[in-house]
Amino acid sequence: MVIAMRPSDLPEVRALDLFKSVGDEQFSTMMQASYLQTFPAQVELISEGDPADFLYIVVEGCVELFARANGRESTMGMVRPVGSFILAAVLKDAVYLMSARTCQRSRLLMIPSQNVREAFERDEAFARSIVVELASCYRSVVKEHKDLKLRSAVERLANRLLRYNADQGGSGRVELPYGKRTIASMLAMTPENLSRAFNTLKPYGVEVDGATVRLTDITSLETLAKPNPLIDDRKT
Amino acid sequence: MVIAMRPSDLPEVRALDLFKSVGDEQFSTMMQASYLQTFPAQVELISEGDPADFLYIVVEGCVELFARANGRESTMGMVRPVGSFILAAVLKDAVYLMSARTCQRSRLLMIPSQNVREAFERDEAFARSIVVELASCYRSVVKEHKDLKLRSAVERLANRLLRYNADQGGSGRVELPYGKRTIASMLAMTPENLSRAFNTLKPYGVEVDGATVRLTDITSLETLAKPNPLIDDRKT
DNA sequence: AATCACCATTGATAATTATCAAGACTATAA
DNA sequence: TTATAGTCTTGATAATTATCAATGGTGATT
Repeated sequence: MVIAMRPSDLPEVRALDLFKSVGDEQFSTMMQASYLQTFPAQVELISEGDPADFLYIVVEGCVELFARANGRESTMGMVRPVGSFILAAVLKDAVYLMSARTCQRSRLLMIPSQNVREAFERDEAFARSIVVELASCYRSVVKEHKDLKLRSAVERLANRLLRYNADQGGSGRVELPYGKRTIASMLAMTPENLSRAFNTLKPYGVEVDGATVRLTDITSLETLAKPNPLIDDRKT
Repeated sequence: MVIAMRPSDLPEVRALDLFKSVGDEQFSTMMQASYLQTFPAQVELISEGDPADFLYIVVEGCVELFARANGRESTMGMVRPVGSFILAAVLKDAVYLMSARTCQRSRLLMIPSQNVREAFERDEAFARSIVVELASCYRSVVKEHKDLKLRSAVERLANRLLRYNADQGGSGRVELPYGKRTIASMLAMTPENLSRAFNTLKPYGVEVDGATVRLTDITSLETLAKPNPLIDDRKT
C-alpha cells in the first residue's frame, strides 16, 4: 500500500495556504517525517474516537468525512485536493470526531501529529496560518449548521444546486459531484427523500437526468431557495 | 448605557485561557482600547451580516447566539461568564455569521477587532492561545452538528438532560438553565414538540415540574439516549 | 387584587420525512 | 454478453415533526 515517494516533491503542498508561510526548516522537518501514500477507493483512513496520529492532506482523489452514532451514519463533508482534514484534533492532541474514507483512489500526505504540533510551537508563521485555517473551518461548520437548522430539505437541495451551478460556471447545466446517496447524506436526508425533493423542484425548472441536472429557471429556483450569503458563500 | 469602568480591573478576563499567556504590553493595549459596558436583557448586540467590529467577552450575565434566515430564527448557543464569542469573524475581519442578544442584564467587555488582530500579529503567545480556543470552538460545533444529523428530537433531549444532570452534580435533580422555548430552539425543535418529547420520556423516569426535572431512572434514560462522548462531552 | 403579557401545555390536524418493498436502471466484471 | 451488485426511483405506509388554536398557568406591573 505504501508508495515510495518523497513528500518534499510536492510543490502543491508547499503552496497550500496552511504551509506557504512556514519556514523552510520546519517544513522540511515535517515532510521528512511524513508519508505520501496512495489508497484505493473505500478505505477507511480514520475512525472517530481514535487518537489523532496524523494530519492528512488530500493531494489527489477525494476523501469523505463522516460520522457514526447508534446505527446511523452521516456524511459530514468532502475534502478534495489540495485540502487538509482533522487539523483541530491534531492540534488539541485529542481523538478524531469524524471518520474518513477514500471515495476514489487517492494520494494522501500524512504528517505525524507530533511533528505538526512541534512546528506549531516553533514556527510563529505556521501558528498564524493555522489560526486562519481553523477560523475558516469553524465558519464553514457554522454555516452548515445554520443550513440544517433553518431550512427544509427541499430548500437545502435547491441551494445546493445553485451552489454547484455557480461553482461550475453558472451555465445552468450542473454535474452532480457525488452520488445521490452521498448528496442525500450531506443534506441530511434519505436517498428516497432526495429523489422526491428533485421532483418537488421540477416546477422550478430543475430537470434531472442521471448525474446531470439542468436548471432552466434560475430566478424561480432562487425565489424558492432564498440563497443567503451567510449560509451559502464558501468564501467569507 | 455606557458604564464607566476600567476593563483592566478584571482579573477574571486576564485569567481567561485566551488571555493568560498574552504579554502584559499587548494585553494592556487591548484593554485600553476596550469598553466594559452593562446591557439590559434582550438587547441585540450584533446582527449577522454586520462587520465584526468587536470581540465580545461575557463578564457577567448571559448572551444568546442565534441565527435568522427566511422568517425563521434558531438559537445557536449560549455564552456564560467568562467566555468569548465571534472570535473567528474578528480574526478573519469578516462579517458576523450569528446574531447575539443578552438574555439577562449582562456586563460585556468589547475589544475592538483591530486591536485583537494587532495583538494577534504582535504577540506570538496570543496567537497560539487563539489556536487552542478556535480548535475547541470548532470541535463544539462539529459535535452539535453530529447531534442534529444523527439523533431524533427525543434522543437529543434525553442526552441534553443527562448533560445538565452531570453539570449539576449528578443528583438526578436538574434545573433547566434556560426557558423551554430557548431549549427547544437549541435542540432544533418547536416548543410544542419539546413538551411532547418530555412526555415521551416520562416512562424513562423523567418528571417535569416547571423548570425542575427529576431523573428517577438514569439507567433507563441512558439506554434510550445512548450518550456518546464524541457528541456529548464538553471537554475533549 | 386585578390586569396584562408571555409562556407552556394539550388537542386536532397537516406537512414533512423516514421506512419498507419492489422494480428499473447502471456500471462493471466474469 | 450475461451476470451481478449496486444505485436510483416510485409507491404505500408509518413515524416524526410542525402548525394552528385554545386553555391554563405564571410573573410582573399597576
